[in-house]
Amino acid sequence: MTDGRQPTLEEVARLAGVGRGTASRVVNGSEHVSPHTREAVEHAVRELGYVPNQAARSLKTRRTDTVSLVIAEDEERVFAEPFFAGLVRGISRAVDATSRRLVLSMVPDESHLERLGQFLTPQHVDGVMVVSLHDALSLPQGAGLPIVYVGRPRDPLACFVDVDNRGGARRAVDHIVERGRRTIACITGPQDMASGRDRLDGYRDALEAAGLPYDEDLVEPGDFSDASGVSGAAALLERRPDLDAVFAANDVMALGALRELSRQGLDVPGDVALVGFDGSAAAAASTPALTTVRQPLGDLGATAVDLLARRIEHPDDERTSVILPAELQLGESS
Amino acid sequence: MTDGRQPTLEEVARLAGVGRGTASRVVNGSEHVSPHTREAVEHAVRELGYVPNQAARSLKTRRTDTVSLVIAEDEERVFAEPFFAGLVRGISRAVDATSRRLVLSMVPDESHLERLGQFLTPQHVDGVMVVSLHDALSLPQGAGLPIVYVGRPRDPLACFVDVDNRGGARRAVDHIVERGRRTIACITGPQDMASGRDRLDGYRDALEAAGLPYDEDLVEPGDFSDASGVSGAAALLERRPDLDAVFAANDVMALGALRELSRQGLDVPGDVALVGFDGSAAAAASTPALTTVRQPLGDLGATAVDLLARRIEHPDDERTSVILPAELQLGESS
DNA sequence: TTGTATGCGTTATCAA
DNA sequence: TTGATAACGCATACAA
Repeated sequence: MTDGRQPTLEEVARLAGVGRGTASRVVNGSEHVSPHTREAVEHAVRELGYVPNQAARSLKTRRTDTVSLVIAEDEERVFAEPFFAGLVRGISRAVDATSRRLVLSMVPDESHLERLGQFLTPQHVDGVMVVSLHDALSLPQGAGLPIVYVGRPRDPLACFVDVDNRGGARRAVDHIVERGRRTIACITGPQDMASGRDRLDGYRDALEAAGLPYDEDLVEPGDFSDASGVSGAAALLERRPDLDAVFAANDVMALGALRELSRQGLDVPGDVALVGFDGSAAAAASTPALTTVRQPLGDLGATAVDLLARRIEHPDDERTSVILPAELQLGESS
Repeated sequence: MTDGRQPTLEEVARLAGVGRGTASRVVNGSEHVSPHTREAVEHAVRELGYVPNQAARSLKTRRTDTVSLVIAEDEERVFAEPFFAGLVRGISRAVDATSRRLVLSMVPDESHLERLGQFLTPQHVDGVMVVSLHDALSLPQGAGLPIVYVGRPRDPLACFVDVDNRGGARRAVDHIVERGRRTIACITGPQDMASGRDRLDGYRDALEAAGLPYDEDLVEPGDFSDASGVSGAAALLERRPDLDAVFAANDVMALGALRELSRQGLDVPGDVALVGFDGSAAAAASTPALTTVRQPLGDLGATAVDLLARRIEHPDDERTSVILPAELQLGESS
């Protein structure tokens, strides 16, 4: 059947009895071709099992039909945390729906940066999506490559898509206030992440709107880990045994806090109302009781891909960023 | 600094005062070039920030310097199960250490097969690693593309790397026998996976070697899920309340069985010895008490990459497959 | 609507 | 050891 080598457009054209150019036009879906010759070429394509040579195409068009997803994180975390899993899934699906390919790069540390810099050039990819949650790591300038950040980046002018962390946190705490709570504690996320900062800001917004004072004794720094949820809850109870609600900046910490609260004999949400942030982690741990702020990870991915496609096709348009709403998802006993 | 377009080899050559050919030789590390001109070219490369154009290179050399990892599984599972996470990590690291790039494709169902078939051609990749644990899904023939399976494939002639499931299971049950147990039950894996079948075979091997009878009442079919571990343990205890050991074909089921055994008031390993298979899942659940057969996921990935590299560079060599040993990892109370 | 010719950036062949 | 030159397979401007 196949004689070893891949068929070329030349051979397709010859079999169809047309010129190379015409065959190319058919393959690329050009309008200016008669139905009859189109049919002939399409037949030849099927006959030979022709697949366009991407290298040759790229060389000519200066497009690669490839986009890159760079995650500034260790593979371990990427696979362990539901946030990344959901995000990669959403982006993967969205790219699949286009004619482009996706290549995924994880950058655990600086040592991988040089290789990546070589790859992040217009010769290799048409655009880049960057997930860099921590402030620390900065990617090599993509040499004029269209770039979309997932999660709010340091550069305020950059194009990005993010979840409304601040608004989501605000709504979470609003909800607690509506339930009549007045002594509302917070276990924060790491302050070197925008998501950590924004969620704390949302907490403050809600307090201010409710006319409640911001009390430092009610705020305990966390780092999104289970352990910091446990110790955070313990520290808060130590300082303020009178607290009647806790807002944890993510679900992992919320679940940790939940265990500690229970251990101390407190009923949730009877004695202490508890709200987390994420959705996916709560689902993974199947704790339907937890009220949480749900991040639309699928939309996040789809929007990132869409934004990037726009910037690739119209590089000179003004850069619009998108902030997706984060909905409150009530637990069973709320 | 950069004037928009990427520098070409032509420009490097001009700046270095040599011909294109010579510049190419330097970039590709050819021997036949004087130290002096090499220095000059290398300087020019740095000066201009030259990066070889992969498309042009591929077009000429008919190599892509890219290998593909195809996982015949849903993204959800790939990210959820520690087995895949560990495997992808191992392969990713191993490929990183080479000059090749890795592109990852997940194939949840047949509908993605056509796109994949277009991609799995010599024009796009130099070779393919396939993880297809279930017997069902079959990939399009890679058209003479070097291919290495991770996990034993149906085709006995194919090149593959696998963990010694049979031997590992054998050692697990040997261990139980050595501890003096005689009524050893088994919760199997799905029988449409080689790993499920092989581990059951290993169980039988050990029984036979110990002169113990194979008793169908002591064998309960499972599907690697937590639920089947729970129900499997329940069913076994119902039929054979006298059992004194359980070998579960993976850790997820072992943990499920552990819960059920405890629920029924049985002490593990006092009343019932319990051994699982996997390692990574046990670590994730942090149940150090569980004895388990550990799969060397890092080695598995590294070996797959190595095997594939060999087949790419020497396509005519005989195809060697590798079976990696699976070590028994004793729990704390064994 | 169609065929022909050119060049994308690179490596490999051949002379020098 | 080096420089010139010819493909690699394709898209496209131009001619017909």
